[in-house]
Amino acid sequence: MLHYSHDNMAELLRAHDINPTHQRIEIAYALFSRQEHLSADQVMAIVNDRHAETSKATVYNTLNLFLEKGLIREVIVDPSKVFYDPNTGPHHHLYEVDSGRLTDIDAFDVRIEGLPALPKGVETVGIDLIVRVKRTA
Amino acid sequence: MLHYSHDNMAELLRAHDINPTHQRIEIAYALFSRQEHLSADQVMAIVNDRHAETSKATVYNTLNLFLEKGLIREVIVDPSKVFYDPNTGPHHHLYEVDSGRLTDIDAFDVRIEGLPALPKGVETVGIDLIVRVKRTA
DNA sequence: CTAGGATTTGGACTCTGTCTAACTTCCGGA
DNA sequence: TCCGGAAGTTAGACAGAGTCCAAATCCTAG
Ligand SMILES: [Mn+2]
Ligand SMILES: [Mn+2]
Ligand SMILES: [Zn+2]
Ligand SMILES: [Zn+2]
Repeated sequence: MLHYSHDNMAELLRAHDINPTHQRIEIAYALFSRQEHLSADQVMAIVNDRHAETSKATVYNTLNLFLEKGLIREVIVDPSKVFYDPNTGPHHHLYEVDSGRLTDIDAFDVRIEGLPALPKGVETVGIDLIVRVKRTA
Repeated sequence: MLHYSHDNMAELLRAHDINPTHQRIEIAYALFSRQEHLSADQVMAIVNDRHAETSKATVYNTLNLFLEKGLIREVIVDPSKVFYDPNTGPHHHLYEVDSGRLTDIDAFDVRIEGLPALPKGVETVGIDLIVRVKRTA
């Protein structure tokens, strides 16, 4: 997809079995047009930039709906807030602790080997690899 | 170390440049005698089990002090609370999302290869690998 | 003993996220 | 066109984790 419009956000939502309302389209557009990791707060600010039109409850409802439907993924690196990630493909994260900047690491070349067998009765939901870095002293 | 006493907690604290007060010893003992991942809340409950003697502010102050001094490490897997880990050696984590159970994976046999070079001007603080599992349906 | 720094404390406060009950929007059938 | 209900949105109350602060307490050097 080369360019993101409100119209193809509506298509994307429908493809994920989500009824495309005005608010949902705006929120999806905020995430997908930027291709960045955003907190709920940041989504709220972006969507209400020009004039308030989406409530906090709707932002959280919508992000959780997108998660359930597999449209986005959450990234847990900061103890104080969740980041939402429009990239659901396999990839890892680089987290700069000073600034809070979070960037993707392509999973293609990364190999994780030697993990022990899982305990009985469980299955893997996901493997998160986070490289924490700080600015050199 | 085969057995944990309040006395060798005091030694351990001194070795990490921490003045061993009564509260700090109790909190260290809660973590090290169990060798488990505990939230601040759980530490609070353990330490005040018999009779209240340590405030919430002190629990948080102390855990943060232990972190700074490298006596313990924090594990960020649950968006709603931090876990504190008395094991500072290199290891990874298995997180059972249904129950919140968090267990260690020895790092010895695990190899992570193919990570891209770090951006200029940053250095690695740590690499966290979290295997998220759920009970099989 | 005593002064002063270190530590602890209750409680107010902030922040992220959830919940609820009322309100609005949308849509299909009469 | 009109109606009724389902789906979605909303303000604001609420909950829980964690921080902050000024006052009280503890500890130790002198
Ligand atoms: Mn708009
Ligand atoms: Mn005690
Ligand atoms: Zn990402
Ligand atoms: Zn651990």
